[in-house]
Amino acid sequence: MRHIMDKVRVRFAPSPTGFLHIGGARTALFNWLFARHNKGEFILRIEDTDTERSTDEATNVILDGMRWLGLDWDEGPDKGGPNGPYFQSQRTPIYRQWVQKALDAGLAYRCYATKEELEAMRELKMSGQTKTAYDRRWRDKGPADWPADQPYVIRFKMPTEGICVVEDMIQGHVEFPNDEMEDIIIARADGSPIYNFCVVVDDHLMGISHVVRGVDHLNNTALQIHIYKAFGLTPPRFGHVGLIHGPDGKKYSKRHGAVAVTEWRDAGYLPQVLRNYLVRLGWAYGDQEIFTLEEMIEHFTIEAISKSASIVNPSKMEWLSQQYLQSTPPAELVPALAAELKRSHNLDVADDPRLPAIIKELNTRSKTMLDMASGAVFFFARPAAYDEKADAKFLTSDLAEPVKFIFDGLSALPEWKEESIQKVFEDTMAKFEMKLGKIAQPVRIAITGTTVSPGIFESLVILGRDESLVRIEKMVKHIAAKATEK
RNA sequence: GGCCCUGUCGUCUAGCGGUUAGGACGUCGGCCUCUCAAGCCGAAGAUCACGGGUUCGAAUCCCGUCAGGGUCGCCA
Repeated sequence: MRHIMDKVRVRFAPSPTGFLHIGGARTALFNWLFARHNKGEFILRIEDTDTERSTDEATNVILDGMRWLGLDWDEGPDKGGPNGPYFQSQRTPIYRQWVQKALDAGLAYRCYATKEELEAMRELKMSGQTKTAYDRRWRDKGPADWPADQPYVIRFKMPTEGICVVEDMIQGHVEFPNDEMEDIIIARADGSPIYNFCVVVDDHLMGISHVVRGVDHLNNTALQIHIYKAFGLTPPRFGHVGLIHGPDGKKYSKRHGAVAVTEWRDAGYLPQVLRNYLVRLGWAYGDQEIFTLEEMIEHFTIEAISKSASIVNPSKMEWLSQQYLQSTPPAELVPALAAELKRSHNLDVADDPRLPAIIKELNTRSKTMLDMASGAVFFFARPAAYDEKADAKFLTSDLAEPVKFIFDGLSALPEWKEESIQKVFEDTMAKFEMKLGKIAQPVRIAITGTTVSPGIFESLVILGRDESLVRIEKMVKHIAAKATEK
């Protein structure tokens, strides 16, 4: 029997306590892909019930990161929707209502245990003497037992025997013994609700059909399933994705490299690159490495996500990035290059018509937009100085005449074209019996200041006649000065 | 410590009872070459964590061991 409730509705529910982590981004991507693949809906919900740690700034960073990656949400912040609000901090009345509901139905109870008592019980559990960290001492107490004017929290009554089975879409069949289940706190002493409870209420109210999240939540699942059942609700389907680790096998963190998606962006990676890298981390479609967005959506399935943790491999990321730079039509890369030139070199060249040609020369020589920008700088700015090592190694005094000869030949050129420029070099090679390598290097240093650049003819063409000649003339003088010094 | 998860080349992975265990990144070698790249060709690299089973046959199924990870908050 099919009805509207069969619709796939998934969510990404970050807590705004920091940046958008690479693991979170992947979880968001998986959810988004799952929604798009199934023509379902993707909801973004901000889990900011921890008012101490949540900030608006972090929320904005997360939202920006999502937008940058192209993960648009059907309901959520900014956009709104029929199941809002989408900030948990704005849903407190709803949670309070449900807490009351639980209390009234006898599913939850007041607990007056003190911090010290809790601490002692927790130690008992850690030392293996008890199965739960709270001994349920207030579970069967009533109003007559409640101390006056004492703070209390609300705990949820969990089952004490039997097992809880989770048929996980990724992890498979998982069983949890119920006698290990904690009577978790669902509302703090100040009445504010807590995560495990809010999630259930929200996922239910928002009609979430599938919950895809990191395995670090697997243990919570049993607890949440019980809350659903206690309220007589049907839990969604769950899928727990393996975590992302650093090279040392520990949960991926700052010391392993770039964690925040903004760091990857600032390192010059295109959003489609990060998206492609992330989708292949823990997921595969045969041997395919590169996917268009459409292909990802078409082929993505939760079942194909691997259970194990995966480690980020920066060099593969670089390779992927270069693949994208190479295969993207140069014209499409113009805005990104211009932006990067502005950002990292303070160059305002967005309107320069040579940009596509420059990109064409640089796209096989760049791993990131950052690389491409630094490779492009010499087209817009004269080298401040010649690289010292290059100067010593290549700018030898025997080059004085050949370089002058090239300068004269280029100056006399009627047309500034690749073929005619090449002809000048060939004439020079013949006249002085030198190989192109010997003769090209000083010219390269003249126009770039370094020994690395795109092909010398292409570079000269793009640089333009006047600027090229100015730079080469300077080199003529530089080498001549060296010759007289001797 | 309890509970839970994971375990195929260094890394990402394909594989789903019968394969010379495939691909990708990286590494190494060669070709090309005006520098740097790119590209092309080739190589090394996995006793499928280990030990038992089941089976004619196991990376694939079962059990155990070990190793790694996650989780045990009035955080999410």
